[in-house]
Amino acid sequence: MSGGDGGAGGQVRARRADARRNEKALLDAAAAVFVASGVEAPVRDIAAEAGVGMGTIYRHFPTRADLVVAVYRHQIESCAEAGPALLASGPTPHAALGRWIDLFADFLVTKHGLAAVLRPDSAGFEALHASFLDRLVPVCAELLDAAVASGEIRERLSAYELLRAVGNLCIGDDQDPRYDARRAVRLLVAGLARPE
Amino acid sequence: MSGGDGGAGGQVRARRADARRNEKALLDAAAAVFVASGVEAPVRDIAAEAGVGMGTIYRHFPTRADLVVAVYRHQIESCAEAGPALLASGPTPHAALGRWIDLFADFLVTKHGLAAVLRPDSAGFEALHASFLDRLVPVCAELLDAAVASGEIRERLSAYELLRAVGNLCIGDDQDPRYDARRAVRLLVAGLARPE
DNA sequence: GACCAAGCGGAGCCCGGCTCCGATTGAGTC
DNA sequence: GACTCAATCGGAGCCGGGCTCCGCTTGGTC
Repeated sequence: MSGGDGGAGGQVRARRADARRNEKALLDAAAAVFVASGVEAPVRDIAAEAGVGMGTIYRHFPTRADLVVAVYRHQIESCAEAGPALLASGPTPHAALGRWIDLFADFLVTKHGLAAVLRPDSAGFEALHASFLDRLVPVCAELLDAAVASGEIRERLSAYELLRAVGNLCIGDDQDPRYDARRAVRLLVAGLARPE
Repeated sequence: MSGGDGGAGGQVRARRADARRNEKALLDAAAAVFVASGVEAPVRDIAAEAGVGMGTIYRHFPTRADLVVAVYRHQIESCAEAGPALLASGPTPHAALGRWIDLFADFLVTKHGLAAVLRPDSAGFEALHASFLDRLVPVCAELLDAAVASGEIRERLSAYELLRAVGNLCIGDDQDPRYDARRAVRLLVAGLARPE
């Protein structure tokens, strides 16, 4: 209520140098560990890799999901940016949607176990879910709308549902040579096309 | 090698009455707890509900997955049996496949969290995965083959892949009102149909 | 009624996420 | 350069969940 830090000229003290250094170290360490052991790697391992304590990790990233989000933020961003570009350059909106979904699926599949953790109920990963989907749902909706407008598909799935479905399909693609998530995803997108 | 229990007249001593009673109690308790709290309910809860100790549960069912398999065995069985029946009575093989997949999806969706645990890597649930899929893959393959033979679809997905894909799509259908797994599943099956 | 292996129960181990709090240290101040 | 203190650090420890271990109990048989 009474004033507080929001007050006039309230210059927030700059973060200490070691804090900045540690955050960088943590992001690098996490990225390395995720590649080596998958996204479900224990937090302790990441702390060890970065050479910091547990407390440090949890001050910078209140939850494991926040760390994951931070590590993949710019990749999500570039995926989001690719949407409009594909729409502009693609032959048809449905083709653009297919390519964009491929991009998304590639991203999920190449990060071991990321997809499995994208569900809203996945033991504390609501934050991850929300963060990723908030950014991507509008992009997907734009592509979907364009495809509907062009008459190529009938919209039986919302953008949210489509992304969740694709996310689900990508779960466990690694660890199981008999299952190819990308093929399933392509089939799903094909099913979107107007049948008659 | 040398004879062993398979030998002539090797009568195995019958299980004690209390053991049979406890197994029954455990199955009933597990079914109840799974309905109330989902398949991921703690083993301790099931033991408590059944009024037995942890040791008892783990002697009857060496792993949580074994308990889950036992609880749902007969439902899987009847799903498997429905396959040929649908094929015989359905208008076309693809329609029969669609109905059968609906049955399977219904089964997964109504058991809270079952789908999430069907993956081969899901922390010790390989047994569940194997048990369910062993029974259902041949049935699915039969339906798929018939649909391919009739020219309705081109087989771009193996029976195993299709079942995994459907299983994945069903993950987290409860807990998220914005996501309807059945719709996604129907779309996937539609995508199976020959496009041109 | 005595015997004993099958069966039981639950304390306790391990693992993984997360918290708590005393020790440490960067960076303004004099 | 010494001082101060809040920001930061580190890791012991809590909690919950799967699973194990082993001494106690008991059904069934002679």
